[in-house]
Amino acid sequence: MSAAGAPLRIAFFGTPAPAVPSLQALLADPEVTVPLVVTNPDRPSGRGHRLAAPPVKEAAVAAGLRVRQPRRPRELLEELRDERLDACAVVAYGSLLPADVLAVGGRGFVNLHFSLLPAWRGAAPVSHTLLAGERRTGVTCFVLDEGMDTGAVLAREQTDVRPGETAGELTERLAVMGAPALVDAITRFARGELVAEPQVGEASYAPKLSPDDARLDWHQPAEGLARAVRAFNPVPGAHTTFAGERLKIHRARVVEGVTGERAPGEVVGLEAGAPVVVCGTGGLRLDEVQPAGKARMDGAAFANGYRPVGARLGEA
RNA sequence: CGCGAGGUGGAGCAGUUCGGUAGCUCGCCGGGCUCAUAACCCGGAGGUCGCAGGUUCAAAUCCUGCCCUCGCAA
Repeated sequence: MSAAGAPLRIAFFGTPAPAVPSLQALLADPEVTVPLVVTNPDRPSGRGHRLAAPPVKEAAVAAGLRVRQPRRPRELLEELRDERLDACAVVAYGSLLPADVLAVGGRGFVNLHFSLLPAWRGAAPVSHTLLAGERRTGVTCFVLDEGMDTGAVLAREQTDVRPGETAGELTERLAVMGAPALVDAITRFARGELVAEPQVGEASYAPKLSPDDARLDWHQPAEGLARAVRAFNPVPGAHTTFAGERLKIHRARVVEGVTGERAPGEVVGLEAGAPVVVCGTGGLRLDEVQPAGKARMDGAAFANGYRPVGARLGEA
């Protein structure tokens, strides 16, 4: 299946961990060579100003690849042109690529996106998929244009959302699932064997989520809150307050038999040792939580040490 | 030098302000009770109180240094 003699020259653009499987899949393909990896600059991160390298940089350095970390992609215009690329692969790069950059990527920039476009265009497709309670999702390979995830589609792959699956788990699954799909799509596209088709259907949007969005409103129905807990796991983490301190909720499930007459947010008792919270409708059992300054712990351990029964969450 | 919380039997916490007998809710082991239970009763094991040094008749508690974990912010 080796059409031309020389391998395809494909630059890789990506930054966080979910981009790594795609990079490695490209490297594993004997018909592809990756002369350049572009990733976001190291940034101060975590406690105390430590400079952290993006996961894609770590992987690229480990593979002995040339890495560029421009403040703005445009700074690489000349370099990209000089590489005489066949195509570029983009997975969660983290910065918008302007038209003049898109023009120097060979046949085009192929993006792997973690939703079934045109659903959930934007920065946080997986979290929005879970928040919306969708049962089917997948990945889409498409050719970047100047819009936000509006380009023509090369390939897509679908999967069911698993019961109880968190955003972190689903993201990793899509990253692994999408990697071979991307390699297949971009290599065929670069050879002119695959034609992109315009997106069809109604678009929806998945803007970046902030910690504020992850604060639980106990007046909401338990089902929605359970979805939110999954959608915000592991980051930024669904949270409420307990005794004036932040309480993150990593895992929770809807429980039956919790009826009205109680104030939303009140911890009415324990089930299997874990705290049960009254919601707008129904109840939520907190299976894994994390008080501010502490390591995460299961709900029963929290109940043992903190005695939350009778307290009202989300106040103060 | 970004702000902050914490390290106490296997888990989660209290005790530290004001030095003086290791406490609570669980778990574990053994026994009892019940048709039955993540129920109840009785008994038991398990801790150099993160590490090192200092003060003191006496340190989980006060002083100094170090190690580790985590929340916020970016």
